[in-house]
Amino acid sequence: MEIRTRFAPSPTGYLHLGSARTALFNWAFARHLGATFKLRVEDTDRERSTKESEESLLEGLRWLGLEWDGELVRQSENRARHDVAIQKLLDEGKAYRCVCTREELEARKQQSGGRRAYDGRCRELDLASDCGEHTVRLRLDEEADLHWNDLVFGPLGQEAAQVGDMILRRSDGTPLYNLAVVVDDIDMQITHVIRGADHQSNTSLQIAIYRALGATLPEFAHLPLIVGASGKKLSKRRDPVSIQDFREQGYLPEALLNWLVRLGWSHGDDEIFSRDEIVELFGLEAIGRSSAQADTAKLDWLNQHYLKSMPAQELIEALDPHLERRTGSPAPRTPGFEQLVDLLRERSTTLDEMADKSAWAVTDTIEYEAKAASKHLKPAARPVLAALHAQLDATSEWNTGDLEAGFERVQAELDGLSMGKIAQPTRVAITGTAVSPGIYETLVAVGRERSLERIARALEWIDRSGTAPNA
RNA sequence: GUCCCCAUCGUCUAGCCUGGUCCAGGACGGCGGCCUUUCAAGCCGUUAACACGGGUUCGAAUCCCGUUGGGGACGCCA
Repeated sequence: MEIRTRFAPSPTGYLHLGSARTALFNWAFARHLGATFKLRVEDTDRERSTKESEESLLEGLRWLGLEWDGELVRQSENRARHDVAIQKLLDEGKAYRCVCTREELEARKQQSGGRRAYDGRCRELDLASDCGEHTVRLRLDEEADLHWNDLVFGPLGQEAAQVGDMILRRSDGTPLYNLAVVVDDIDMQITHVIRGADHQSNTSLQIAIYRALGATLPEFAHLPLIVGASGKKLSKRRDPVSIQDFREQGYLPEALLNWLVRLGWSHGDDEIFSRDEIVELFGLEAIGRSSAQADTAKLDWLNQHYLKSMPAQELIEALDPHLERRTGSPAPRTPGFEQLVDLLRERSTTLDEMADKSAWAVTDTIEYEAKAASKHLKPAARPVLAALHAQLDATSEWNTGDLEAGFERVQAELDGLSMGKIAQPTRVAITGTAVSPGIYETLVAVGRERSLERIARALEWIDRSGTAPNA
């Protein structure tokens, strides 16, 4: 039989870390086997489902490169099939109508000490469709075998008595999740259901439905949950969970994928997995059984790793939106800027950070960082910058070699002043900050004219702000 | 409360099934050093774990039981 997996998110929010990993595992499992990976949006909760979140879900998946096969399926469109299934179960006596109200159910539950399984009051009443407002329940055989051999956890399952007769159809006539999922998975010929461990207890109920419908069981694989840095369940308040947010911060999809795939899965001592390697090596048997904390320190490291290995053109393109947000203009397509970006790769963990660090090369209006200016643009730096300006003004070539020679002449001129005393004030003059790539490269990145302008401007600034230079 | 699951360095994990090669390996992080005009990167070094208690065995991180801790599920939500 053709192997098929599916990712079945409900469109009630953004694509979330846990869902993204579930999607990734389904995708990787399918691609590894050359099998089919389907996407089904579980939009039957009309209250909470929105078109916008469906869109952002798809966008997140596409951005991560988790392409699904064939048309997207919306669960709401399968309503007729759900109704047919319920009717069939009713006709065959495998389901029955129940007129117990929520209030009655609640009251009886209290009395019996919180036991959740339905007590079966309407089970043998044989109610017809004219019985008034009613739900439809599955008639579960007490002897039914509700266990399965989980591909990750091994033997799992609950006793039928604990499960009880679950509701398949609400009193308003709409089908419930567990019924809809099973019917859809059967219709879509899903052979491997790979999902979060939070669905583990649903599995027994779903197995009961598969049996009642006379369908073959798929394989089940439950993935240990991802927990936040606090060790607790991922929370929107405490933890970064939205894939969209990671994207906006400038994380690369490759890094996110690599990070996510290692949360619960491993391949010996290997850490770096390209998309292709994930497909090549992924397998359910190497998934662990304990939950994993999402620690972004490792993501940062991975992101820089991918930043470093990205082709320059691609990187600059990816940088555009971040730079635009920061400075109002996209990355200049100049050799100087390209070189700068190359130097910045190893000093940035995200694209956003890279945009921040290269902004001085893009804008014409740099501002001095207060701390940097007060430390390096002191009156004592005036003669240094003045000498440097004179030296560089006389340099027609603007490359690192000639610039270095210029700096050395200034050094000689000023009695062997340490390089730091020259480079730091210059750095602040050029970038506004005390941190940047090598000073010659920095000067090259902004170019001759702008460099001289900025040094002159720093000189003015010192004159204006400092007390009279006393050197 | 009931049911279920899990348990190796701070974190992700290898090892566990098929006990000895493990005074437990890798990676991230941390710390220290080298390099150095700043910040990084790089390189070198270092830190730190088999939750606890009982078994079984010549021998247990590995098998069994219990305890503790953590997590999940208990909806006419998905």
